Amino acid sequence: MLGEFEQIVLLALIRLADDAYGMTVRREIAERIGRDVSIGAVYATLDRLEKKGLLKSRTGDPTPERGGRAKRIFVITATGKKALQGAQAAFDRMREGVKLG
Amino acid sequence: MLGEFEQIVLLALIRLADDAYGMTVRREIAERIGRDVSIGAVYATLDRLEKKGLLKSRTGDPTPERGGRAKRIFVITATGKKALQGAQAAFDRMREGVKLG
DNA sequence: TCATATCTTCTACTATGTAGAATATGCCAG
DNA sequence: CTGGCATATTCTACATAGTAGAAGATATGA
Repeated sequence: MLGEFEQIVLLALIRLADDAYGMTVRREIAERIGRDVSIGAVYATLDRLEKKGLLKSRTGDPTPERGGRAKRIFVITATGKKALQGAQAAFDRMREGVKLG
Repeated sequence: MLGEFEQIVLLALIRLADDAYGMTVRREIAERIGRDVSIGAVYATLDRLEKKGLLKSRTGDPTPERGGRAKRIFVITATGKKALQGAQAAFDRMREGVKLG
């Protein structure tokens, strides 16, 4: 089972495509849904998802033009997409026909 | 922030209307999304949500016709609905335009 | 070579989610 | 009127997910 934040992180990876790494994932979540999550939370989740095989990571460009440490780029795997699909389908079934407000 | 399971439980309450208590909440989740959760997990979540004011509970009918212990009936509060709405809106914004499969 | 910017790791902790045994309570058969 | 059965909730103990922010790594450019 995927937790809520795990789903959000996976969605961020898809959104960001090639440019998904710790800092951008965090920024994307903040901008999209106004949830200011700590950078530690992002990496913890990312690591967990990688351990489960739902995403994979590689070290980015070894000679970047900007300053600072090398990025660690994250990409969702096929398994990850399937898990995301499953979780959302379940959720949608639960929401079906429920009216709020 | 509402966790995923918390949202599922709140949705179950809305679905079940007057007939929402521990056992039916559990059954509803199992039937809807095939997630066989333990009864302890259901009550733990229910208690937590009540503490946060997102639902309230009362002891059901003191003279029930069937056998067994009295039910504890759960109803979502206005605050609970608002929280649910918020969580789902955030989620939808994150999902916006993302295609899986 | 050091101040600065960018990014990841680490440490410690709180909250959520999970399981199943224990307990409470009412009906009904005998 | 009591023991067996069915229905429900509570309790105990633990695993996983989520959180925060300090510390560490590494590249640029003055």
